[in-house]
Amino acid sequence: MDMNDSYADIIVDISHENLDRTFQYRIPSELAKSVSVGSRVMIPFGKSDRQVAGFVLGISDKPKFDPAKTKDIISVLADDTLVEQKLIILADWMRERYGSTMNRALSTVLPVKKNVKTAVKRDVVLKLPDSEAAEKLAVFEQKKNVARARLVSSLLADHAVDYKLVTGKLNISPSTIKALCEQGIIDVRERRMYRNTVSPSERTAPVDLLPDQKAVADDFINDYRSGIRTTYLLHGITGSGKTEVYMEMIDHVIASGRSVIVLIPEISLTYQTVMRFYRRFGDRVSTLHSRLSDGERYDQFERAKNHEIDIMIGPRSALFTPFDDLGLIVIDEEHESSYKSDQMPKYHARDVAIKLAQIHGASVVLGSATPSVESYNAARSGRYKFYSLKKRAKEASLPDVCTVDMRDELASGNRTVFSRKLKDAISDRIVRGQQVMLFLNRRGVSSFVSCRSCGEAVKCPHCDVSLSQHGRGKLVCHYCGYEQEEIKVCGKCGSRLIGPMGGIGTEAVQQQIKSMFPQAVVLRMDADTTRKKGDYESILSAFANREADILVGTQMIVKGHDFPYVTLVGILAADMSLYANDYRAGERTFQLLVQAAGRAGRDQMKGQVIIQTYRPDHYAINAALSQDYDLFYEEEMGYRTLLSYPPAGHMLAILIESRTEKEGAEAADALASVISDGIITGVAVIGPTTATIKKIKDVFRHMIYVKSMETEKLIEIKDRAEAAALLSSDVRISFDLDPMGGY
DNA sequence: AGCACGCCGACT
DNA sequence: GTCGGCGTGCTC
Repeated sequence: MDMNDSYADIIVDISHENLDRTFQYRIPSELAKSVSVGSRVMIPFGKSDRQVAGFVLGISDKPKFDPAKTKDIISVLADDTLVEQKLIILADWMRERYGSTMNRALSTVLPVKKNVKTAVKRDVVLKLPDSEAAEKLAVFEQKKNVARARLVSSLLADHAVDYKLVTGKLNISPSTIKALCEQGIIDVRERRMYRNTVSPSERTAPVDLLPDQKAVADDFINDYRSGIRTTYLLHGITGSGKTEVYMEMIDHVIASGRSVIVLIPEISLTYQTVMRFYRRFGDRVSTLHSRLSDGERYDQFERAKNHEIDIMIGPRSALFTPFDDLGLIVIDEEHESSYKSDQMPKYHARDVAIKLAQIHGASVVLGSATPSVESYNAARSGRYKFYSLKKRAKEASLPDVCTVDMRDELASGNRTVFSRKLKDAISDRIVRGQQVMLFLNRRGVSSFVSCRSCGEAVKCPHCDVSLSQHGRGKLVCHYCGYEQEEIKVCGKCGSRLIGPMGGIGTEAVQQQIKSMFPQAVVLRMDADTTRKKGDYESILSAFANREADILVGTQMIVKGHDFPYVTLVGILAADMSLYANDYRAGERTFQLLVQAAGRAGRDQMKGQVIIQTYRPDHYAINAALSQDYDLFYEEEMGYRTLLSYPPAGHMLAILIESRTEKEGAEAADALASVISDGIITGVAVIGPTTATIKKIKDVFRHMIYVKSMETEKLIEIKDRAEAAALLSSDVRISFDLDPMGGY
């Protein structure tokens, strides 16, 4: 307790709301040298001084707590803290910006921590045969041991129950579990899973860049060499060879002795993409993907930490690769919505990458054929440096794009989903032995089933959405996976006039194509046909090998492979995504159409794109027709400016979830008044309202939207809401800054 | 998360 | 009375 004592603010490595704060510990003088921000340490915790791991988040020489009660740090676990320190700074920034607990932010950023504890899934299982367990149950019931009886009876019904479920939903305290364990009635078991990574192959020399590709790479390299670190936006049309440019930049950065992270959307993280990098950079490259087990992921991170690799390729989570000398972060297809996390903290990889680069003194290169409005705006305003590639690399010309007004088709008696023009074009390609891609943004057979007498649609019992009809009349909920058999009679009015309505899905398109062109081989790719692991790859490679003439699919067919024999792309209902009620609907539609069009005629043969729509005059469709990004941007930015949507202004979406509708509504009201109370100027609160989808998986959803020109003010609002939260244990709130989709 | 403490019902 | 299970609160 002398004046020279120093103290560490430590967050305990136990993921629990009540423990989401720092505890102050004394640093014993013999550890003074090895304890720093980012250190992992062992500390005595709780009344029994059990030893737990913790992270040092801060160091000071002033006690904030009664020094007499302050305990000492026991030991330092690892002293490789340089990387962790940077990542902790990043986690703290994420917590502040996106709103989440520090524990959660830390575990998204430091997966090491996840490995230590939460990686293992625990199950509670019955150790005795059913008959004996039933006897025990009878004894407990007779003795009125309600908790024990509750646990044993649910174990008799369901042999293995998740540990979290036992302590949560069944409300069994750990002491009860422990007691039953000691009596040999139950057991706590741990689960695990494993999987493999790709192995490297022989290397190839870099290809020569085309003049405009080279100009971009050279300019970047020049900047880098003269110490300029900034964010770049590379706008390159499909087929302009962006990847070659990235590789040239990467080559220079790793030659200068620093590391590189390359982010790509999970969906385009195919074997082919990864192999291109392996062939160029050999075994100095590693990849991450969602199928990797925690152990394997940890190994890849260890390799990065030990400087065994220079380049990490992966989806948004690859951002947290523990390189301590990052020089460059590349984000390919930067407009992709998969860069936004849908879990707390709901961070955007683009923003986090820029922050991380700032911490490291690194640069960021964003690349896309259809940049996000945000990034393009930043480039226009000079915050990002702008590059553009306007030519296709392989001498391929741009496809012919046209629209077909489906209202005219209807007027002239064509009730199918195929316009006459598209139908003719398809049969032409089949005759010539060329391939066709048909794109429709809807799974299933029809969108929903409704009653023609009373108008009632058949809904999911767990979610506030209509069920979609799939093959043989089966009704499926696309939110929770609920399935039920076909309905013959309306549940509300009893009418038999009930049937499919409102357009068709991919499955129905496939059937109709088959009956229209019996000689054609038709493949379908959507969430239903890509359930298993290799499905996605095998469908795409079958199509690439010309084993089929036509590929019907949802937006997942738009990315990934090159199909040199595809000369026709048909977009069946271009405007469907325009009806989504969020402010990005126009942007998404434009991006989708341009990306889809980019699939046509990637080699020598001229491509054709037919866009079917009911709104040929809509600016997003018009701009896609002329493949004119600037035209789209001007219109879109005008609309966003008018309504102060991002990037013209900023927006915070607050989601309030509760199992009971009333509690959720009350919490939302209370929260709205807390936020509006003594309102900060320049902030507009909208709501509360029920979310567009009022209920998902039996959880009710309410929304509050807050708009402001300044992000800082929204963060202030978020802090207030956080402080006021936890009105009822059943109510959960989450924040989303500048949301990507609707709620 | 996991431990101790204190309350409350059941039984010698 | 006391014994033991169960929920609650706290952890530097």
